Amino acid sequence: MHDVAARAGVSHQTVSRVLNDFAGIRPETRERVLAAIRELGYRRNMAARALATGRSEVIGVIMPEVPHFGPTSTLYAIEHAAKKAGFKPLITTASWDPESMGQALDFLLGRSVDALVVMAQHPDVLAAVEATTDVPVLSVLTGSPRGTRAVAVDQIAGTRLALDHLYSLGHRRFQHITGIAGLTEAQLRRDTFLAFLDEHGLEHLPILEGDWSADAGYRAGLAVDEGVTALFCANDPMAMGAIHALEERGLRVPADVSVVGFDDVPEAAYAHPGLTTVHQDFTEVGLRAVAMLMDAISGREPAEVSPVEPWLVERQSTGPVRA
Amino acid sequence: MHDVAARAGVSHQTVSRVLNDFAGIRPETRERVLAAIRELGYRRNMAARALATGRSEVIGVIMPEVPHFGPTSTLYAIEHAAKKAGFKPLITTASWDPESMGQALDFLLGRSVDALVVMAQHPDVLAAVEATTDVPVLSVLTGSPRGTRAVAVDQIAGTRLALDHLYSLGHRRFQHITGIAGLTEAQLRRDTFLAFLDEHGLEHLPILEGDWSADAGYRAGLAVDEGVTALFCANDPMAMGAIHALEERGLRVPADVSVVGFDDVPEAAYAHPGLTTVHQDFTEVGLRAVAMLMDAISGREPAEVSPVEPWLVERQSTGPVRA
DNA sequence: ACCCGTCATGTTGACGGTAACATGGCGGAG
DNA sequence: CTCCGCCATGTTACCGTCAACATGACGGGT
Repeated sequence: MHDVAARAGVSHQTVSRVLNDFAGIRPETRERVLAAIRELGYRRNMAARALATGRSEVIGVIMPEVPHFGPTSTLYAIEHAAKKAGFKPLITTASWDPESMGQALDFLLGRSVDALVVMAQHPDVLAAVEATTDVPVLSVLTGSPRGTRAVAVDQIAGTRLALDHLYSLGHRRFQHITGIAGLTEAQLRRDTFLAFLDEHGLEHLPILEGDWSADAGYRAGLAVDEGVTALFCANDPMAMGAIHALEERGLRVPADVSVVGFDDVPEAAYAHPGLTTVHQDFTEVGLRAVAMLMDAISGREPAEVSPVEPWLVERQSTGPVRA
Repeated sequence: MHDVAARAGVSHQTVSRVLNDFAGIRPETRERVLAAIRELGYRRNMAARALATGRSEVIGVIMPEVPHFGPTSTLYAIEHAAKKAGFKPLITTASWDPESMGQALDFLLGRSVDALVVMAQHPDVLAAVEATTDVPVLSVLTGSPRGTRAVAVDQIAGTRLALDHLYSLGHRRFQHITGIAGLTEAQLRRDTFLAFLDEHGLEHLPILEGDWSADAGYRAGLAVDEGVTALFCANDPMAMGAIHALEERGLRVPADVSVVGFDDVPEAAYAHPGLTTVHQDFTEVGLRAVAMLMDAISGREPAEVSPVEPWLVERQSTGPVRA
């Protein structure tokens, strides 16, 4: 910056002012400075800037350690939305145990990130994070805002869309393949499933424990009970795995068993049969998340949070229960 | 840090030495400093550290703008490998036009990243990037090392695995659905496909242009020529879309048409029929990429590059050509 | 007893910006 | 004509850390 100033015949402070779009710079001076910057290929050092201002234009993102569709899509959505605001994500992964989370936090906060996005797959983490720092913290993918700053797709509504759809097709024997036990979204889908059964006085068959993977879905599909006609899977890959297993067992989808997934991954439309699923709009999640963070960073009170509404996509994997 | 020093009754420099694991600190002093750090919840400011040292322990990653399986998997692999070395990825997306790439570079280099990973989907970008900076630059997902620092799965070998497999099953009428035109990997798969046809004296049917998406695969599947028995798709989602389309047209897979994908996404095993595909080991790509960067950052001459070898996963979507 | 090297630690000055305050020139009002 | 105030720009200090050099205590060789 010193060199630029010398070349333009001004002080380094004037260069700084030009760079920061300060008012009250003579156009001619600004031109000279800009020319010098161009000629020298100067790029301002954000470390110094961050040191002086305490802001970094970086958003820390704590992701789960496994690249599933939801977190990944959300990350991309956040990246795109943040980019427009001049921010970039600094990514780190962490599981939800305190040590891993602590390391992630140390790293990100040490870099003076301006805000934090936590893909809070576990209910406890958010409070822990908020206690550690005073930068704005936003939780994403929790399934329910719960008072704190959060953006999420409404998991309860999504689950009910799936189950109501199956119920209205006449199904009465339901089974559920869960996501990873303990993760917020998996828990919400499971709880809602159980509540739904009770509300309609339906029989509780064993819960099939999954882990989001197509492999787990396949194994669970092999274990689906006789007589089940409606299978609600906590995500699409597990649904695909389960359908594969059911067909290996000679059960046809949807003639014998109707299957619903969750997420609406791009391949769902071309699964065989086309997968009925609950669409989650992660792009919208990313947009709202960044909007809230920008508000928080600039000290504005963030607008009211409302969960992102999912919708049901009906395809060929569900049909009326056999007469 | 000043406060820590005061509390421990030492100078700030001693604190710095403890933090940086300097030799020649009396154990008792070190203990006192560490205690003070703990009590004050002190965290060292990386902006200042970066300013003073010129290093940031951050690796800049330039990703393509669309979250496809390959780049995403590689990102996760890099994140995990880099974490072990104490580095984290700073992500930005860019298309391959010079302006977008320039902005991404300005951002990352301004943050004094210690190294750069470019998911160089286009052959020109790497040279452009390298000309801009003197931090180590590594290109990933190019398909071919081409002399510069690069880590990639061998696309030519992978494509040949797929085509040899089909050929050995007796297929002689091939068609290909491409990835996004111009991207390195798509181009390499396409070029290799065309070369393969020529080597075996096979007829050139129209190339079906895709864009990696299952949707494009579906549309291309509708356009597959009559009499084609072997369809090579540039990735798995397109293969799934294409199979869906073929079956809608009354063509059975693999009885009428054998289909091979590329990537081996987790769902491929549970597609219907199970998708024969070329497995790419992105974890290995990430590991090698980080290993090379760590070498380059610490000034060691990086070890010899060798492309990561893909392998063929045979499932049910391919079979012998009908008699 | 003296000198000198070594070890543990302290002191000072960058690193590259920004913020707050200081300065000088210029135009308009009295 | 003089004074004041504002506008454009310059000066100085500081952000938190590391690197280089400075210091002082201690101990061993002569």
